[in-house]
Amino acid sequence: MASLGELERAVMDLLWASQEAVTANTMRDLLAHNTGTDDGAAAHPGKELAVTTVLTVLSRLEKKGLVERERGTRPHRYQAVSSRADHTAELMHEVLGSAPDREAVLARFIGSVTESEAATLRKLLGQS
Amino acid sequence: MASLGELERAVMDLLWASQEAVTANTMRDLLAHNTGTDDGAAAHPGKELAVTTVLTVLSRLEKKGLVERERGTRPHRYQAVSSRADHTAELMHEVLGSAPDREAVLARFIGSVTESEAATLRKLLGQS
DNA sequence: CAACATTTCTACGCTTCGTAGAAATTCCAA
DNA sequence: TTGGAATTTCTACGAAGCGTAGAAATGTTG
Repeated sequence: MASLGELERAVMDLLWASQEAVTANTMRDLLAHNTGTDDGAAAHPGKELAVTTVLTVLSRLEKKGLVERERGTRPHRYQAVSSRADHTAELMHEVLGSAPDREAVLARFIGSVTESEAATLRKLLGQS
Repeated sequence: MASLGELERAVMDLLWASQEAVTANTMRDLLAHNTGTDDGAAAHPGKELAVTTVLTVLSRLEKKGLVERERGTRPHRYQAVSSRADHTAELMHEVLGSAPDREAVLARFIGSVTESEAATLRKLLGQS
């Protein structure tokens, strides 16, 4: 149960972008001023969703374990459970984990990594 | 459009396991003798699906680009387009690709890789 | 308390997937 | 060649996930 819908992904992107926990209302506004495909030009308004829609999505994300909600404060505040990088790395491990031939997969994987990334990997694997 | 359903995955696993292209009927039989969770014990028969069911799934997999079909032979024959390792590596790249902070993701990623895999990676990244 | 804000419940339409019957097509044996 | 058998295509249905949001319940504040 890992994949996200389009709106769910947009919400997560915004949560990952803003360090602080946000309310459903704030999230609604953020979504309105974001086309997703962030081009430099003036993005069209990206229509205003109903707050209940945003709440539904946030609840679903909470159920999926991606979002954490502060129930204490009155307008509840939501934030991502883990950073985008952590989440993505986790996803990669999930994908890799389902394979019986992990090493073969890794071989193919690094076969198509940019040189700068390869360098990063070398550094990270360097000593040990 | 990358994720697979349960049956779709079972079919792909069998296609990946058998080098040769197989017919829908063969696939039906293979599915019948496979519980997925391959424990050593006598797996229960894994019910016989209708051939049309198998054909539907194979067609859907073909549409997704995961399966290739030989239309020449009369009982059409189906096979995986790419190896499981290739496919999985591709999936990993897909996951990684959607991240703006690729290097950060990679850092987290190799942070939780087994030592033997780390060794494999070092070897593969060795020269260059 | 009353009006307002916030959250929860319920629901509907769309898409995907498991599942397969019905219909169309193709092939082989007599 | 023709008719039954095998094969493929078409169509469909139910369940689940997601976008979407109204209605109802609940909490807040003046």
